[in-house]
Amino acid sequence: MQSESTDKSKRLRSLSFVPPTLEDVARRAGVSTATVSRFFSAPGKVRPAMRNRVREAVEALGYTPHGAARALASRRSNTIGAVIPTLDNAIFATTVQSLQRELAAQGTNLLLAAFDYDPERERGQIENLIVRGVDGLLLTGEARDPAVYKLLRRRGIRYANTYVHNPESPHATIGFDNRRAMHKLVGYLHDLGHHSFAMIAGIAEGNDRASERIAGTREALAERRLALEPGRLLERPYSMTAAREALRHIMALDPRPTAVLCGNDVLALGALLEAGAMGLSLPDDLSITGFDDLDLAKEIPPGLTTIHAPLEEMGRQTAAYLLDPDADEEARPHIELPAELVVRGSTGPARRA
Amino acid sequence: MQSESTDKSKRLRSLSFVPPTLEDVARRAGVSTATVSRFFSAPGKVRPAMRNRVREAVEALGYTPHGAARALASRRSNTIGAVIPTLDNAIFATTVQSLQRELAAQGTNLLLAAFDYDPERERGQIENLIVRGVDGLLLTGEARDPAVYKLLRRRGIRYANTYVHNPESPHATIGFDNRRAMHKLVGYLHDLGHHSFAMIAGIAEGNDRASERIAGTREALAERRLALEPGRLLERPYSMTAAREALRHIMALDPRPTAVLCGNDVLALGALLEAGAMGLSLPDDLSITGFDDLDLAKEIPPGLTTIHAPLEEMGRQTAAYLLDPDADEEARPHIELPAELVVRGSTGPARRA
DNA sequence: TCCCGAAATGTAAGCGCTTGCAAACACGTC
DNA sequence: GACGTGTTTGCAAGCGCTTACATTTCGGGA
Repeated sequence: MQSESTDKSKRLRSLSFVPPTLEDVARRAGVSTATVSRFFSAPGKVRPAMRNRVREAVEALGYTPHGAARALASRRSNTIGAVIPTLDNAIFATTVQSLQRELAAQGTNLLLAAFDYDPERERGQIENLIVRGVDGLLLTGEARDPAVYKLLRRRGIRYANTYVHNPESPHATIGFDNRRAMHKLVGYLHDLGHHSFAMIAGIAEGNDRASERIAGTREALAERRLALEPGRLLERPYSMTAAREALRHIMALDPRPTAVLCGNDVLALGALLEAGAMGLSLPDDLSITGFDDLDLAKEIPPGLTTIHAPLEEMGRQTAAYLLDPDADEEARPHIELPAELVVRGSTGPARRA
Repeated sequence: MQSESTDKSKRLRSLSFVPPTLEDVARRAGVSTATVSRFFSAPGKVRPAMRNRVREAVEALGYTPHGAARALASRRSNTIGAVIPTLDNAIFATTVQSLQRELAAQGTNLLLAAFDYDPERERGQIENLIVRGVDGLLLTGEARDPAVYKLLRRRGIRYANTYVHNPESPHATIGFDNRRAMHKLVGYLHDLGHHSFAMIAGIAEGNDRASERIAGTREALAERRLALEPGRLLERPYSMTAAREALRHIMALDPRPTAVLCGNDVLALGALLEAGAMGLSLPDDLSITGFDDLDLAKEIPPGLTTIHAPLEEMGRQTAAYLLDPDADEEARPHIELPAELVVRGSTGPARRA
C-alpha cells in the first residue's frame, strides 16, 4: 500500500510490462476508482470536468479494462456462445457470421463451439460455455439431453434453439418450419406432375432438422396418396461425394424416380453434378431440389430449385433476443422466419411415362 | 420506471438459484478451498481419500467453476481468439473449425471475430479480444497497424499471422507462400504453351494475401518475359457474381487471353461458370485456375486446377503454437505449410494461334 | 518408538473491477 | 443566508478463485 513505487518497480522487473489497473488510472486522475469505473460504464453520470481528467489518465497510461475482473464483479461477461454442428457447412457459417456482426456492434463477444454432430460433444461444449459464463447461447435445433436444458434454466442463461420453428416448444425457437418447407417442395413437384419420388436426406439421428425434413416430405406425399417407397429414402452425411453415390444408386432403381428431394443444397449439388456426369439432362430427365439456398444454388446451371433459408436474419434475430435487456425470462418467443421456395432450372414437369 | 411487480419477479427469479461456489464445496467436503481448487487443477496433488470427498460434494452441489473468477485469479483465461476477414469464405471457416476442434480438445475456448476486410474493424476486434484477456490470437495475414503489434507485445499476448509464410517477418507466421504458389501456376501454364494471361484477383488493398498473389504472378510472368498487360489485371471482391462479370470483360479483350488466373476458388468458380454460360469449352477455349482448393473444385466439371491450401493443418499448427506452454516468447516461428498445385480439367494446352 | 524430510493441506492475501450506500456538493428558493 | 433537492463523488465490501507460504500429516528409517 505504502511503498507503491518500490512495489511496482519490483513487478516491472519480473514482468516485462504490467498493465495499468483502474486504480492506477484513478490515482493519476486524482479521483476514486468508482468514478473511473463509471467513466466507462455510465459516462453520463460523471461530470464533464472529471470525465476529461479520467480520459487523460486513461490515455496517458494506455489503460485497458480487464474483462475477467469486470465479469466477476458485474456478473455479466458480455459474451454469448454459439454451439453449432460444424462450420464446414456454409449455412452455419453464414448465421454465425451474422450473429457475430450483430454482437460486435453491441460490444459483445462470441464464443464459438462446434460439435461435429456428436451429441456428447455438444453437451460438453455447452457445459464449457456455461463455465465460461456466457450471458446467452445460440443452440442448433432442439433435440438434446433434458439435463442440459435444466442446467441452463437453473443458471438463468438465456438460449435460443435455431434453425427450427416450433410454437409448442418450451424453449425459445428462432427459425423456420422445416416440415412446412418440404410441403411446399412436394406440392410444387406434384403439381408439375411428379409421382415417383426419392429423397437423399441428411442423417436423421440426433438431428431434428434432418428428421423434420423427412417427416415433412412423408406427410406431404401422404396427403397426395403417395409415399417414399422403401429404399427410396437414403440418409447420407452432408457431402457431395456421398450424394453422388446416392444418386447413382437411386437412378438404378426401377421405376426411376422423376424427382429427387435432397436434405440440403450440398446433397443437391452433389446429386446435380452426378446427374450431369451420368449424362442426364435437368430438368427433363430428372428434377432435383435442395434446401438452404447456398450462393452456388443460383450460379450452377441449370440453377437449383431450393428452399431459401433466412440465415442472416436468424443470426440477427437471435442476437436481438439474447441481448434484449428487458425480455421476459418466462415468455420464450417463437420467432418464425419465412423459408420460401425458390424455383430454378433443376426442376420441371415430369416426363411423360 | 418499470411496473414494480414485473421488475421484482424478474429479480426474484434470477435469485431463485444461486450457483454454489468453491467455498460451498469446501465446506461440504470438510476441506479447505485450496484443496478443492487443487482437485480441479492438479488432482495428483490431492490424496485419493480427499479426492473422493471433494468429488462427492461437487456432485451433490452440482458445482461448476466460475470462469471469470478463475481467469482473474490465475491470470489466464484459457481462451484464444481468432480474427478473420469473414466466415462467408469457406477457407476461413475451415481453418477456424480445425482450430476450434484442436483447442476444445485441450479445454481452451475460441473467441471469434470477423472484420469484413475492414482494417479499422479488425483493429477494434483485436483490442476487444485483448480486453477479453485472450491467451493467444490467430491473425489473418500480416498487414496491420504497427500499434496493434506493439500492444500485443506489451501485453505479452502470443499471436500468429496465418495464411502467409514470411521467414523475414518479426512475427510468427504459419501458412504458405502465396507468391511461390502463383509461380507454380504460371510455370505450369507457360509450360502448356500459354502466353496470353489475365488475372481476376481479390482486392489487394489491405489484403496481403491478395497482393502477394498478384505480385507472384507478375514475378513469374516477368521471369518468362511475359507480363499482365494493363487492363488484364482485374481486382474484384470475392464473389462469383463479380467474377462472372470480370470474365465477360476479359473475354472481350483483344487478343483474348488463353489463360485466366483467379485470386481464389470463388472467383475461379464464377469465371468457370460464366465461361460455360458463354459457350466456351474448358480447357480448349480457355484455361482457368483458382486458389485454395475448395471441396467444390474437384466436383465441378471439368474440375478446377488450383492450389491446395493446407487449411486444416494451419488451424492445427496454430493451436499447437498458441498453446505450447514452453514456446520461447522471443523466437517467433515461421512454419511453412505446403501449398501444392492440383491439376484438373480446367486447364490444358494453349490453343494454337 | 522416535525423528525427519517429503507430501498433503490449510491460511489468507490478493486478482481488478462494480456497486450499494453514504457523504459531499451544486444550485435554486424563500 | 439557510434550507431542500437532486447530482456527483467516494468508500469499501465483495465477486469466486488461485497460490505463496505456513502448517500438519505421513511414511519410513534408525
